[in-house]
Amino acid sequence: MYTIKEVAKIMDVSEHTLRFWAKSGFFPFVERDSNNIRQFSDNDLEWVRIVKCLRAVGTENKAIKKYIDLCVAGDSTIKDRYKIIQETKQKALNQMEELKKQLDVLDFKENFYRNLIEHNLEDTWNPMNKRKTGAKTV
Amino acid sequence: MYTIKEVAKIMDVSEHTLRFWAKSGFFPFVERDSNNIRQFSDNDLEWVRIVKCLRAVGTENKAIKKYIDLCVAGDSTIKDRYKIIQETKQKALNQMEELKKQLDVLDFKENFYRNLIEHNLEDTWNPMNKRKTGAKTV
DNA sequence: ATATTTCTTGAGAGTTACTCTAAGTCAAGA
DNA sequence: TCTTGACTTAGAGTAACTCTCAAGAAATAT
Repeated sequence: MYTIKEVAKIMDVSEHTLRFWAKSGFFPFVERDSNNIRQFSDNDLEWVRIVKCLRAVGTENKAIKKYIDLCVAGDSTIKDRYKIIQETKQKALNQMEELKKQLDVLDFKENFYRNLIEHNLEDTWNPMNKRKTGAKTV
Repeated sequence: MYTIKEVAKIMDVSEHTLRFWAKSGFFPFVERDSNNIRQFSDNDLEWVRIVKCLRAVGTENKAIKKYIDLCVAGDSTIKDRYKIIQETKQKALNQMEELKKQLDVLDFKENFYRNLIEHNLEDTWNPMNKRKTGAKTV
């Protein structure tokens, strides 16, 4: 059994966020001790893992709650859950593609600036070489 | 020259977001026509592209504004901008790694559910096979 | 020539998902 | 006993949109 602080450290999620998620109904089986302190089991950690995963790929909390509810409902919802996981995977793959595109933009920018620095930097101090307003480089 | 609607379509960013970004000072060189309508130039589109890119990898708007201000300041800030682009690239690569990890979690889940569906689904309808409360699968 | 539709504008309210603060309970250690 | 520290809740604050609205101009329809 783990306190919320331990879970925060193990799963790398802030205590605040864990409480927020708990209040959102994402951990339906976490128990409390005699002092009302949350006691996370190893099984509960798996719930944290999957919530963290769904959040990381941009799933809305409303949708996460629906998935959690399906889990709670039991074996009859396995196919629904399977479908959600597949859709989520596809979303993650799309994000990967998008991230690659943005990395291309950044690579281009990096080369552009490196080139400027390596070949034209002395021009910077030349007052004859001022750019016209409105045409500045991003 | 493009209206905000055209830019929204070309760059795949909503008009609302473009106005929000404009108000945040991200497009310092966009001009207006006689009716106060924004006229984006091709050069302005490059500003939209880089802002979109920085946002996509999680750069805060405050930090984007700083980058924009460096651009406006001119050639003397090229080395600072180069450094920001490099840091941003590193951030994007880290996100790629994180996304890969979450994809592993999703792959595991997918296999887990597929296995259940392929081999144990008939158990679902067997009332003898109810899981104990608190041990449900996420 | 007038009516209607379509665009754009700014201001400002609403939303999501945290993130933080305040005020309080409780138990163990100096 | 006092204090420290972990925990609790409610609720305020924040970032970055996201949406609604009313007003004004221009294009199109009648």
